[in-house]
Amino acid sequence: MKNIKMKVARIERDMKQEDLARAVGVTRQTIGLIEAGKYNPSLKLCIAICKALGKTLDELFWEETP
Amino acid sequence: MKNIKMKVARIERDMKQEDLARAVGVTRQTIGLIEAGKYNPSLKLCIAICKALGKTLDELFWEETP
DNA sequence: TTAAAATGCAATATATATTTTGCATTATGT
DNA sequence: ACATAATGCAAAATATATATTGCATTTTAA
Repeated sequence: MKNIKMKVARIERDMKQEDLARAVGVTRQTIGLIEAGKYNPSLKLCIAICKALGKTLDELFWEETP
Repeated sequence: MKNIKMKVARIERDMKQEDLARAVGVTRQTIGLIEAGKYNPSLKLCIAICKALGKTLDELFWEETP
């Protein structure tokens, strides 16, 4: 399932996929695949993304995978 | 870092590690290692654990890995 | 409408989460 | 104190997240 909330939060901060990737220490492709719902990211990465985007786990990742 | 919140939530529900493991479809060892802070679980598994324990991601996993 | 940037996509390689099995240690109840 | 259940621990095997590279396609801005 696509993670539209994460994409919206990223765009709200005017960040490109590559900006977010650099901010959290992964590749641009990893960010793209998470937004596309094709990856099942690790908790640590989820938390790093949340902090980079000023959101919490519940705000970005809850109910993502029911 | 040990996930004491997860362990407390499990014990509140009077579940053994093996009970929780079966409820979320992983091994007892996986649950033990997550509680011991030696694993970096996947988002899907975190969500499954939350639902099994009646908690949210923020309640069990936030600030776990700063 | 073009050029450049951003994103999508796919194959292979690598790192690491998870499984499996077995045994040691600790907790729990009687 | 004893028996049993629950948990810890460790090695090898497997599954899967992530990296890397390269190119196709879409968006964006001039």
